[in-house]
Parts: sequence; structure tokens; C-alpha cells
Amino acid sequence: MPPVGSAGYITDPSVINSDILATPPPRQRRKDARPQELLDAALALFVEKGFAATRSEEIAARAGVAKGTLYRYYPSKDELFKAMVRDNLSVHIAESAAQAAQYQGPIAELLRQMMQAWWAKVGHGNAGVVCKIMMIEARNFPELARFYVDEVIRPSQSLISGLVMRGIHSGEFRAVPVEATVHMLIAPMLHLLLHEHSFGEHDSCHEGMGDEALLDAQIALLLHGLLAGPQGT
Amino acid sequence: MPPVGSAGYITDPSVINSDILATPPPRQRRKDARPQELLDAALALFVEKGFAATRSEEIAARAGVAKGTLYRYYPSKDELFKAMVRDNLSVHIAESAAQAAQYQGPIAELLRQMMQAWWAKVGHGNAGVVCKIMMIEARNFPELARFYVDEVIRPSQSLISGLVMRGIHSGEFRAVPVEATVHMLIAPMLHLLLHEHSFGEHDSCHEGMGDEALLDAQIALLLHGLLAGPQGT
Amino acid sequence: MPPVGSAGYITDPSVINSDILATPPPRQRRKDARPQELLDAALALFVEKGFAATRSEEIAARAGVAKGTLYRYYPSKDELFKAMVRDNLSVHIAESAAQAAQYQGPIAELLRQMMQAWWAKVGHGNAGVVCKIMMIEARNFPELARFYVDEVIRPSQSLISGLVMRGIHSGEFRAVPVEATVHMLIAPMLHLLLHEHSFGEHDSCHEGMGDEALLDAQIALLLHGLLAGPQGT
Amino acid sequence: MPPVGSAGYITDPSVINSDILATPPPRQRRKDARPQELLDAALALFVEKGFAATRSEEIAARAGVAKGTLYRYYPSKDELFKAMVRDNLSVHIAESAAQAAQYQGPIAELLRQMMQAWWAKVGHGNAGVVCKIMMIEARNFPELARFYVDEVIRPSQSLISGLVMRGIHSGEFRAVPVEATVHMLIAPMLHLLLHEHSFGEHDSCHEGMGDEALLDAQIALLLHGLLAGPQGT
DNA sequence: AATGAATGAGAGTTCATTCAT
DNA sequence: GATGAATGAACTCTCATTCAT
Repeated sequence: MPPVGSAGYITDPSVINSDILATPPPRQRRKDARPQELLDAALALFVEKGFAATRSEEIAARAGVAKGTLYRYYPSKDELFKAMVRDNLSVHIAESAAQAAQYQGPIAELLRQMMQAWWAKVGHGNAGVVCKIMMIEARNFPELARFYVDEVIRPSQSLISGLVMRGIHSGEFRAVPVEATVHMLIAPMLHLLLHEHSFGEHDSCHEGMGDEALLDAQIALLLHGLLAGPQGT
Repeated sequence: MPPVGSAGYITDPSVINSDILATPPPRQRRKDARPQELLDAALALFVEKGFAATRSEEIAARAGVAKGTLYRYYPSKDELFKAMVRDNLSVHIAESAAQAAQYQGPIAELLRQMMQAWWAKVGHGNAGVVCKIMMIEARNFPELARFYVDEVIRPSQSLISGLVMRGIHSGEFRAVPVEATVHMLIAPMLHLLLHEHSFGEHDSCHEGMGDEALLDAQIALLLHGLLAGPQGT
Repeated sequence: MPPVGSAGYITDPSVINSDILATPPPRQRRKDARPQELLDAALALFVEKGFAATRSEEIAARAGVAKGTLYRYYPSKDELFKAMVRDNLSVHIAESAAQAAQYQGPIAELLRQMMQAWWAKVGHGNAGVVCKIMMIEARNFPELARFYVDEVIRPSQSLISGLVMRGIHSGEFRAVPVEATVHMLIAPMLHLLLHEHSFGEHDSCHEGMGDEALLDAQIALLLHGLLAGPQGT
Repeated sequence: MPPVGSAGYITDPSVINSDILATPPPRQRRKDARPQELLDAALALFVEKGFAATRSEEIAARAGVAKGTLYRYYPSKDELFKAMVRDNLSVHIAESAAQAAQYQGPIAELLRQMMQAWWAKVGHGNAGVVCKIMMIEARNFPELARFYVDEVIRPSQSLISGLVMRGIHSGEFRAVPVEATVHMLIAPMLHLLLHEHSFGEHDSCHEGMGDEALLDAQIALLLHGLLAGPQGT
């Protein structure tokens, strides 16, 4: 151990020549902003490469901090992952429920609006990909999977099944099986999301139309099957 | 690529002879069945734990061989993965296409039968989960993703879109947008598959009905929207 | 080296004045007691968990300051350790030497008293455990080991060997080899100390008797071997 | 990923020049010998630097294997430590007990022989230092401490206390307190061991005499106090 | 002067892959 | 050909120390 007080950085001439390591970027104290920055970095990288293939240090680097800093905010990569998921999926369900409760008018129209809104706000971007990531990692994070089922999947299904039932009771829809219908309303969006993220590079699967047009067409198709027309049934 | 599809207990003539002789060499037993056994083991473990979380040694152990032996058949874990995927997805498309070409009768009925058949033969079991795995790993194995798109996704879509168009031309279906319709036919099955594999433990999402009943209802719902009814459109 | 030994609640005149004024600045309270508080915290934790297993931050927390503050008083964990050891071992040797010089009477009695006193004041408590810590870390802190040998071990041995020689010269003791005798006088106490600290939890090694009684018996045993009896040498 | 089959080691010219890394030493398969080699390496390094300051990789290197190899034999550094301790302390207790049971003659002589033997076989070398290491780490490995107490400390004490009692009953020894006597017999050897290992470099504490002579003198001193002389008790 | 956020070298451990047997 | 011991790059996480606030 060298005598205290002699820092001796310049003693070693080889250090002087090392240009790259010369001046580390100045530290910044951004305690409040760090968690979100880390979550955002984690989201971006998990989206890009998946959970297992993303190294902690990459996340830190992307957030502009050093490796150790990450661990001041999240005790492990797993916990960071969970926090990232939680941060990205509380999105808009309560809001949509409130909107639905107040709505007056044809349910079909409301469903169309809600789906378009979800796609625009969630499905289209990284936040939507969290659904994919969650699905991929569900078995490795059982408690998180339960959380996701309780906080996202079930509320969403409740919301939509409520609307379908409203439509049936009002006579707007035929007496369709509710659960199957709910699935039919959700599946296309999720499928589009997953497909584009996984294979978008190799399969621009709907050459003529954009995402929104495709979803519109799908919704129209489904609503056509739902509506109680003059043909009875 | 080693021979695939030969179960091979008796295929190897050396085994037959050694039964007559004094000591059957257990080392050589089932030698040419090894590749398939490794693929099966890999499938089971990738399905159960995912690609990254499955260790090569586990796969070998499950196939009843030592770790080093695996590498005699596949040069890396990645290649084993690719082989496993290829081994599990060629299934039934050509067959279905032939069946469809010969079919006479309402397209709606054919679609219903094909979907039920796919679910029974593929979707329901491990082979179906390969679709999920493929989706998960698509970005890590681009060439495999392309292969999958070319060999599975596009042929399937072609097959179905051909049927939809046949239905439209024959007047059985309304003049719906074909591509959106194809998606609507595929999405529910895939969604069910993914959902059950990921969250089935926490969310038995359709309590009253079995998978088949749910799919039936969904198909019915969709076909109802497709059929050209007396109401015109 | 910061001032040691000043408890210092009132030593700092700024505190006295601020009591009269409006707001006493709590930041400056006990400022010059910090070094001792840090040493005490370090002692307690090193005793409890050892040097390597004690984190700097724990020491700081135990002393009621933040991690960074520790480094204002000691330039490194190593230096803090050394200061802690030095702070805890100067004890009582000079004092005992003076007492021994003045003593008139049988040496055996003096030895007994000194050992009992050492055990009561040093061996029994944390200060005694510093001997163990010093021993453990001696090879990692050579200069400290030298300091310990020079300032503690050798003076102690000198003191005791002087007494033994006094006893021999006066005819109270047999003509025993001095060095071996000194070791025999020291070893039991150190052994008891080490044993209890290391294994006390698992081995209450002398069920019937307390520490003091055990040591008494050991001293008696040894003195019996030392005393020049009527049987000659 | 490069095409399978092109290993391409020589493609990169920079590799050719790297002299140091050119040829790694050839692998050796020595499954049976490895555990002991690792234990020996661990012992040597723990003796030299302590547990915390010894890196796993150093142990492996000293045993002539790579880092990973260590973990084929011991699942963690902790377990390696425990195994090392166990490997070094079963030493000779049972053997000594058998020898003591058969012995005919003065107990004092037997005690002298046993202690000389222990010092020669254990105390003198690395095996003896395990006692120190065990003491140092006792609190970090409670279960190991218990093992040590049960398997080493208590049997040793039993053996010696049995002998002391034999001596008292036969009239060879005075009616001394047994437990204190046992401690007095053990403490000097342990003390010598610890002292030399910790401070031997700075304090050759008994200049004139070797270890054995010192221990001899100590034993003689103690036995003199034990023996029932003509002076009565 | 005090704080605690930030750093990054370094430690333990894993595991895909290699290769001596 | 089969084996599994051996390898070492890569990864997660720790913590003594620094420094912006």
C-alpha cells in the first residue's frame, strides 16, 4: 500500500498516453431520474434482444450510468425486469373502463374506438412489446405472471366482456358466447403485435395496408358477425 | 443432417446380430436414433424452460447420452435449436393443401375442419409450442426466422387466403378483405396456444369450455360474419 | 491522526454558544468525537464479523455518520483498522509495570493479581478480542504486526519475565527456564479468550466454573510448579 | 454465425503473432487426484493469505487447473473451505487414543510423548495452521465450527482429561482440578502455533531455543506442578 | 464539512464447447 | 464413437472509494 497522500497518477508515464481512458465523463447526480431512465433502457434492450441476452452492463450503459449504479436502484436483474414490466403495463385500463362506463351509443362503435386507441397508444410502440416479453418470460417469473394475469389480463377481459354483454342485452348484438367473443376481439391485435415484432423484418405481412387499416378491417369483420341483423339468428 | 424420422430400433443390422451373439454392445444400440432423440429432448426442454434456460447437458441427459455426444450430432446448441425447430414444423401443410384442393362443398365447413384438425394435431401439443418458441427466438436466429416465414407462415396464409377467395368467388362469402380475414382465422388459435402455455397455470381463461369448444365458438362467430346472408352486403 | 480520547460533548465551544442562540446546528454536534466513535464502531463490527466481512458503510452507519464521512477521518478501511487496533492496545502495560516496580511481597501473589486484573479489564471484553483480531490480520498488516510486537507483546513479556526472574533470584521460585515460564503464564488467558470468542457458542468449555475460576485454577497449578518447595529444586 | 465447418483460426493474422497465448498447456484428466490437489492448494493459500483474501482462481491455478475445474469438484468456495478443514483435522486423535489406552507406565511420560508427537506431526506444519484458520472463520461457518468442536476439540479434551484422571487415581498426580489442567496442557502448543504463524516474522519469540525445546520446558514445568511430590499436596 | 449517488475493478459462479481417454 | 473432465469467456453482483452537491 502506497503512503497516504501521494496519489501518484502522473508517476506512471504509460498512463499519460492512454487517450481513451484519459478523462472519464463527469459524474452526475440524478437520483430522481435514474429509476425511470433505467427502466426505459431496460425496456428498449429487452425489446431488442430479450431478457436473457441483455447484459446488466448494457442496460446501465444505455441509461448513461455505470454498472454498479444500476444496483443502487434495483437489487438484481430480475427485479429490474419486474419493475420494467410493472412500469409498462398499468397503461390505460382504468382509463378505458371509465370512458366505457360513461359512453352512450352503439357498443360496436365504442369497441372500435377503444381498439384503435389501444393500438395507437400501446400496441404500436415498445409498451406493447412488453406484452410479448411478459409472455416469453412468464414461466421464469411466476409471481410476475400472476401479477400480470390479475392486473392486466383479467381486467381487460372484464372490461370487454362487460361491453359485449351490454351489447347483447341492448339487442345490438346477437346472443353470442361472450368469452369466445372477447378472445376474438383481443387476439388479432396481440397477434399483429407479436408477428410484427418477431417476423416483421422477414414478412411485411399485409403489403397493401397499414396496421391500422388491417385492424379496422378485422374489427369490421368481427362486428359484422356480432351485429343482430335483420336476418335473425 | 442425420436421417430424421427413422425410429430405428431394428434398422441397425448390427443390433440384430448382436442379439444372437454373446454380449450385445449397449453402446451402439439405437445409434442412428440418436439425432431424433436429441431433437425430442431439446423440444421438451425448450418448451418447458425456454432456450436460454436450458443447458446443453440437460438435453443430453434427457436423451440418455453424455454431453459430448450431443456435439457429435449437432455442432452447437444453436444448431440443435434450429434443427429442432425444423423438425417440428414442416407438419401437415402440404397435406392440408392437397385435402383442400380435392374438397367439394362449402368452404366454411372446410375451414372449420382444418382448424379443428390443426388444433388436434399441432396446436394442442408440444409441436404447437414450437410456434411460440420460434416467435420468441426469431430475432436471435434470423435465418431460421426467414425459413419459418417462407416454409410455414406464408404457405399457411396462401392456403387459407386461397380458400377465402374461393368462398368469395363462389358467393358463399361476402366480399371481405382477404388478408384481414386470414389473420382473423389464424389469430385465435395462436393466441389460445400462447396464452395457455404462458399463463395457463394462473389463468384458466375459459372456465366453462374446453379448448375445442372455445375454438368452435370462435370459428362460428367469424364464419357468421363471413357468410353472405340474405341481408345483402 | 485525529485527537483520541476526548469525549468532547462540551469541548467544542461553538456548541455552547449555539445553545444560547436560536438554532443549535446539529451538524457540528460532537464533531471532534467522530474519530473515536468511528473507532468504537469499527471495533464492535470487526469483533462481531471480522475485518473482511465488515463493510465500510456499516461502520459509518454504526457511528451515526454517512459513508463518505468516514473517509474524511481515515483515508481507507485499512487505515481505520490500524487506528482501531492502536486505539485498543496501548492499555495498561505501563501502568502494570509501575505497579510491579513498587510491589513488595511474594511474586506469585503479584502475578496472580496482575492476571486477574488483565482478565477483568482487557481479556473479558472487546478490548481483549482485539488481540484475536490482531493475530488474524497480522499477515495482512505487517507494519501493524511489528507495531503490536514492539508495543504490546515484547513489553508484556519483559514485564513478566522480569517478575519471574525476580522470583528466582529471591529464592521464591525454582530455577525454571524463564522464557518457557512466561509463555506458560500468558498462554492460558489468550487461549481462553480465543476459544470463547470462536467457539463459545458451541462449546461452553468449562461447565462448572466461570472464566475467573478457571484462570485461578490454572494460575495456582502453574505457581505450584514454580514455587521452590522443601523438596529442593 | 459463421458457416459450420470453417473453423478459421488462421484467418486472422493478428492471432499468429500473439506468442503468449499461443499454446495452452495440454489438458490432463486426473479425476481421482484433483480433489486432494485442490484441497492441498486451498490449504496452502488459506494458510498464507487467509480465506477471504484468497481468490478461487488462485486456488485452481495452484492446483494446476483452470477456474472452472474447481467447481466440478466443489460447488462453492465455502464448500471447498469446509472440505479442506475436514481433510486436515481428523488427524491422529483416534490413533492417539488407542495408543493411550494400551500404554503402561507413568502418565507424565505419556503426556510428554503425545505432545511431542502432536507437535511433530500436526502443530509444526500447515495442518496445524488449520486450527488457526478454523478459529478465524468459526463465526462465518457455524456448522463447521460445531463440527470442529464435536470432532476435534471435545475428543481431544476427553482424551487428555482421561489421562489426567488416570494419573490422579494412580496417585501419580496431585488431586488437581482436571479441566483447568487440560487447558494448561493444550494452551501452550496452540499459543505457540498461533504466535509463530502470526508474528513469527517479527518476533522469533524464543531466541535461544527451538520450538521443541520450548515445549519440552513448558511440559516439564507443568508436570512438576502436577506430580505428587513428598511435600504432600 | 457532510452526504450518499456514482463508479468500476474485481470476485464468485456458470456453462457452451473442447479434447484426452 | 462415446464419454465427461477440463476449459475459460462471459456474466451477475459487491463494495471500497470518489466526488458532485
